[in-house]
Amino acid sequence: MPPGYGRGMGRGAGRGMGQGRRRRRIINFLQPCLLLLLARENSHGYNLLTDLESFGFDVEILDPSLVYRNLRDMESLSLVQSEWDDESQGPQRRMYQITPQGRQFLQEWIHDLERTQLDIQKVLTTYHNWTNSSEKEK
Amino acid sequence: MPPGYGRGMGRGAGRGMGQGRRRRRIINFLQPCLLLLLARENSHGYNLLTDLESFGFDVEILDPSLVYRNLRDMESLSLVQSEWDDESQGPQRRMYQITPQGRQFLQEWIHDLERTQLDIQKVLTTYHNWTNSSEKEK
DNA sequence: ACTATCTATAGACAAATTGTCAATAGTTAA
DNA sequence: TTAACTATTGACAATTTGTCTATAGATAGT
Repeated sequence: MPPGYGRGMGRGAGRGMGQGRRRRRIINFLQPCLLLLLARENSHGYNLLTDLESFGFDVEILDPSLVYRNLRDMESLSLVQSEWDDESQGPQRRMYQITPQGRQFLQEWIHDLERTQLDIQKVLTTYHNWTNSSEKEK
Repeated sequence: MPPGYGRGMGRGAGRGMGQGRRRRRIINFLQPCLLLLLARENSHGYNLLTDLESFGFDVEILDPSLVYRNLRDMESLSLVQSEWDDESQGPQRRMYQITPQGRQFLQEWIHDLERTQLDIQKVLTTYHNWTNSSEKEK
């Protein structure tokens, strides 16, 4: 997974990189991933946190508060619903459930991702055309 | 291109969407695209602005100040260099040129994009597996 | 001469997103 | 009772974006 840079590159950061700060992921992924996981089965934050590993998140690094925050934010958008789960031992869990709107939104997000893939593809092939192979000069 | 939402979806925005604001692009694309264009040939902001169309940007909507700002930011990171071009008529142009560091950075960015594509692919296939086809219940 | 339009760049500020840290709490095992 | 794991929340700083405004030379039209 991309995050975690700070390589060679003049330290004269303008915008876009306070010194020492990790470069952020190039793509906003958290919410669609959470929604996708919830589309499959109800779950709670702590559990989702670990499930995110399957989408390439480094759970060691990902701050749990990001997951919880995104869940709450999605709830305020009515993409998910939650309630306290009393039937479990340990500290109380807030169980999340995707809503119909959430499913619909997920679908739109999937379309976005498909479009995004095409856009990325365009850049990648352009790069390889201009860099590689035969011609060096126009 | 994705931006421009504001569809059906409870207006109770939590975080992530002030009412009325356009949803932003799901992916940060501007800088790599600019760098890629400059990897091919020197150019100036106004020209780059229109060239971005080939990567799917809607030039009608894209605010020029974003392009100029990103160029300046990349310059402060030494990814590009610039100087005023006197040999052109009309208002002065700042001609940009990619630096060796810029080329190296672009290469890393390309790797990022390739990884990102894989990540997106993972989500997309997961989505289609869980949604489509045969099994509905686990 | 005046005005609109196109080329060109820059600055400021508000809004949104992300990163980081600390606080709180129940449970279990040493 | 202390450490470690499960679980969630809140606050705040840093960063990134979006938007609007200002400035200015050149050109074409009236």
